[in-house]
Amino acid sequence: MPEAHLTANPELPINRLLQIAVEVFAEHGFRDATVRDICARANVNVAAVNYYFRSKEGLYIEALTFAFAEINKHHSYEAAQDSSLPPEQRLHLFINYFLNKLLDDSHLGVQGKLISREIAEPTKALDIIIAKAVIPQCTVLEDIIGRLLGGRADKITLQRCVMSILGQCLMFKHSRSIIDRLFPEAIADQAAIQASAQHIAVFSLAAIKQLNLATESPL
Amino acid sequence: MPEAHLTANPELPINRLLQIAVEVFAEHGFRDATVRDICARANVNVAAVNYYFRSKEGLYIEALTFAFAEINKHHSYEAAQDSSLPPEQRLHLFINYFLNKLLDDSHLGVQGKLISREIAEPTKALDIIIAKAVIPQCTVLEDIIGRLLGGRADKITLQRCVMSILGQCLMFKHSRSIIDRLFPEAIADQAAIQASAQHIAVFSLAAIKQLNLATESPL
DNA sequence: AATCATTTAAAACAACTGTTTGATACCTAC
DNA sequence: GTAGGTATCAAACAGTTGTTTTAAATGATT
Repeated sequence: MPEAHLTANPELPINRLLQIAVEVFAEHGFRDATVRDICARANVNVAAVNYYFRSKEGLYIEALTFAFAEINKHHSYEAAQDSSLPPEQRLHLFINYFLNKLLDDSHLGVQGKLISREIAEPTKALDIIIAKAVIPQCTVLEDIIGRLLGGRADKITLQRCVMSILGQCLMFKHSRSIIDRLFPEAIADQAAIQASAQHIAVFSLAAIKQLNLATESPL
Repeated sequence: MPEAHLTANPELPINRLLQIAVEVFAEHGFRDATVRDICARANVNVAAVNYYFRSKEGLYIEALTFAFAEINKHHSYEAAQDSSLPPEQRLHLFINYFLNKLLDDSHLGVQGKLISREIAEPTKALDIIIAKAVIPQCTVLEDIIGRLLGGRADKITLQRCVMSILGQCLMFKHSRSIIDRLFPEAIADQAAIQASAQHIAVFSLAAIKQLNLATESPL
């Protein structure tokens, strides 16, 4: 398995394979995707998969990490990490970033789809994802909420709020099929997505503020 | 495909097949599940699947609707529909019902897993699910939120709140693999699940009340 | 008891899967 | 130019899949 030029010429068979593999695995899942299909679309001989990646699973893992590299190129939550900003604004920034990333079908949709597929039906590669992408984002969100609560909340409450916010966003990814059929207006265009992000932020901010009152007043 | 005795003797091969099929499809998904595996576990000849259900897909659809019948036998949201109760209490009841249904691994876990698998990766059978289970539940939740908002909210806001609440609950199902690794305490036992449901209800109620204020005061 | 449709059984079929093989083309370095 | 490693290819391999076939067993009806 030659290690060579992963970032080099994108026309090389090995790079075409990676790119197409992301698409096909995202579309069909690991099992339903066939190496013959991937190779055909990439204009590469079937043997190339085993030559370059040792096996179908090897290709899958490489495609997964490649998808991460690509997705982080285009969306970043750097602004949400700026601790000099008020936490309310940071929350808006974070939700906006996260929802847009989840729903961006244009050039990152396939990568996102591949990743959330892995979450819904984990293979051995899941731990890589959690360490590389999930934990850092959770940490940022936890920091924001912690500041909103003024450091008054215990760890478990903090985590529950993180889950509440992530859950509202992930709904748009994992239950996309239902959204498409019941609430298509919520993601009809970029403005609608913006409005949905706005709703989640307002909804969550209101809830957190209320928790804040509840924990400080009764004492 | 003989129509006979679906509800009759559970020892008949056709009923054993249905029951086992739910388990196996839930465990492996439609594609990864093999009819040979299902038949072996059900102590039935391989040909039985095609004899009774015409095809593997036929068995899948029957298993899916069978799973619904089973799951609705054990959990009901009747109490949450009682419009004589205060909507706050109804919201608690609904979330409690919904989250418990999603997380109940004991006797309904397989059915729930099969259903959420279908949502994450829809086959042609999805529309059956949406009509039979999703829409009725959304309607109830929408009614509760409508009352909480005192009929002041427009349709789209109502739907967004529905999604916010469902999202928080579904997180525990669709991102279960992540919860298991990052927030295992949140679903450690029955008491923890209860507490998680409590959090979602309080969190959402606070947010809705706040929306309520926001829409009535500025005018 | 004989006839009939229904059900179960074992075996084979045909298609598709990931993978390997062995031969051929390519291209660099001497 | 040629030797030697790298890359590509068509073809075949070995295993699994859903499905079909053919035949035997079953059980009710006449």
